Amino acid sequence: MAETSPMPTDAELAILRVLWDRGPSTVRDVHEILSTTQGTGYTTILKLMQIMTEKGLVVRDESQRAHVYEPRLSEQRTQRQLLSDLVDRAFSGSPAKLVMQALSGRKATTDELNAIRDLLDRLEGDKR
Amino acid sequence: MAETSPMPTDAELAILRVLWDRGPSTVRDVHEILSTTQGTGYTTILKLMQIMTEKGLVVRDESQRAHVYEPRLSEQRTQRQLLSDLVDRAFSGSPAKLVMQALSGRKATTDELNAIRDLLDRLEGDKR
DNA sequence: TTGACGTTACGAAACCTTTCGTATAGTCTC
DNA sequence: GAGACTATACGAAAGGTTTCGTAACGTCAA
Repeated sequence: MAETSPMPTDAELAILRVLWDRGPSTVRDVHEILSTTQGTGYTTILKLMQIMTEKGLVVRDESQRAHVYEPRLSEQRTQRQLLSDLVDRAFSGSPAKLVMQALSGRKATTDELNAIRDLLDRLEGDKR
Repeated sequence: MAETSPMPTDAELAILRVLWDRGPSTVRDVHEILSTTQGTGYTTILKLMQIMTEKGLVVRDESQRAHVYEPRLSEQRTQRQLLSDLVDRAFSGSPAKLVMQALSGRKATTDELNAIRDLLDRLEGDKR
């Protein structure tokens, strides 16, 4: 049974993004990257990553002196979870409504629109 | 200058959904609807709606004894705000990525897929 | 006018997230 | 070993959300 993790908070998501980008990393690694954009201190990141370990959002390898962390769920899976949550909370459970809003809200390039169209074709193909 | 409201929290969003559905409502109205699905007490809803008034999420008409509340921003506009926020936090700022995930994540009906395709056509039309 | 009732107002508690200071411990070099 | 350096661990504070008990107030009926 694949257990489902709690929804990551904002700060946690920022850390997860680094882990997804870089692969397994130490607190130092993550802090170095995040400190360029945010002013958060080292121990703050550490504490967050400890909490994330408790929550099961990340998995920790303690075999080295500097523990190595990696995300427990893939970026895709987490994104879907977040979307599913938002769909329920703000779009009356209708993913289509969300998609329409997202498309009309911000500009996408022609390439992106085409990619979406391809995906639509594939989805419809499955249905037939 | 159109002022932008702070992001509604979960409990606030639940209240907003009722207001969007029903139109201007009293605390009693909202509470009656929400209490069927959630176990929240009357004064809890009241307090939240007072806070929402302070934040500018809703507008209050005090001319009646039972104040009448209505959302300050449209459902659409709020949804876009939430989406925009999620795109930044979890999709590296790419709405297209979000749309792709949303589409592959949950099933949509053929009708919905067609509606999305129409929208794509319209968007592309604007571009040309 | 008084009492009952429905309403808003206020304040505080419980909880969670985010932050960081300080303590503790492992490792490497001299 | 001693000392410097780099880690993790722990605890607590600040801030925000959510909850509700209780007080205060208006209104209507008798």
